[in-house]
Amino acid sequence: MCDTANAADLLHWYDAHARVLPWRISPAAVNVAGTPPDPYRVWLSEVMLQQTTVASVKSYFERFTTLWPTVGDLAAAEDSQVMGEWAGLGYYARARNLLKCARVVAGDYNGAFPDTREALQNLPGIGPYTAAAIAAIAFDRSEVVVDGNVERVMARIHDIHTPLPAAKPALTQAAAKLTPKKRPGDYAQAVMDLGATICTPKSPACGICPWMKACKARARGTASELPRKTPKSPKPTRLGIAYVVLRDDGAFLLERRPDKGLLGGMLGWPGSDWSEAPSPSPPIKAEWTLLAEEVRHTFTHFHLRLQITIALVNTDAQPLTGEFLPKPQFRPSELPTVMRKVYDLAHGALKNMP
DNA sequence: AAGTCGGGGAG
DNA sequence: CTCCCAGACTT
Repeated sequence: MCDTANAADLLHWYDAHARVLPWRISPAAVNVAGTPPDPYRVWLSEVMLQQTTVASVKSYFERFTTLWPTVGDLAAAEDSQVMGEWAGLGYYARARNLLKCARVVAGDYNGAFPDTREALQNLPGIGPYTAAAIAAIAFDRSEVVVDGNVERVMARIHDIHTPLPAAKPALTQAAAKLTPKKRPGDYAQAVMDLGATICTPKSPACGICPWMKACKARARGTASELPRKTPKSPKPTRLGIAYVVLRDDGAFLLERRPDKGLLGGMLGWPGSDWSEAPSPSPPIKAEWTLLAEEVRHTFTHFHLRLQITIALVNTDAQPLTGEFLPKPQFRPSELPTVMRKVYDLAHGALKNMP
């Protein structure tokens, strides 16, 4: 190991310790060393992994690639099915952009992803990180891949105390100096793996780090403090009401949320606007029962406390908003998590009604 | 540059 | 409880 950080030392560590992840190589090429990864699978995994842990992504990736083995299959899918399969993974704009991107690639690129960082970054949902990652991993291009892990590793190696996001240019420059011409994809994944398993946010395992001797923060004892970040403002608590209506034929009253904004494009229960004080406005004429227990859920920038009211109606009832989804077409797993929490509470109460 | 946008696991 | 995560997009 050298006194200055270099790609060779890290790749040596990676070759011995790399976690085997489902998207590192296509199934048909398992055990065939050197086979380049399928760009579709690299793209899909990278989008799913945006701000999301490997553990959370795994089952979604398997499900998506089983349902839609190629980008053409995904492009031809129904929007509602894709949104339903994405439910629970969060950041639903990713799913909408996933479909947009698949349809551009299938339509404008004849089903073949472009192979340069610049062209990739012009596709929906592909930003600086994802474009560089796909170019490096799927197309063997020496692009500078910078995610949260890389930022942390670079900040520590160079003991950079400038808080993010102001430090981003310096961290990117540091990452660029280390990016190799050979095996750029493996190198990118190696730095991220290092950040995920050794150079962790809290109590990093510096003693077994392949870049230990080169790390300035370790020498100065500042590793666990880096990278610094500008403090975030506290989350306010918002209030709301949700209406769960069960028709006597088993259908639930649901509504598709608008594409833009919170939980955009997802199914949900009718209810008050959470940005305002919760004024009751039931979506249908019925006798309502207010549940004693409320749903609590935390989003990125606010806490939510949701009152639940439930009602049973007959098939003559006409909703003011939303549509009744027939029993066989309703799967709670297609709801975003806060809406599924509402269902879980309401379902238990509805079972005890007449 | 700052705000919006999910959800789960670690500490 | 807070912080983080293989960030992108909008304003």
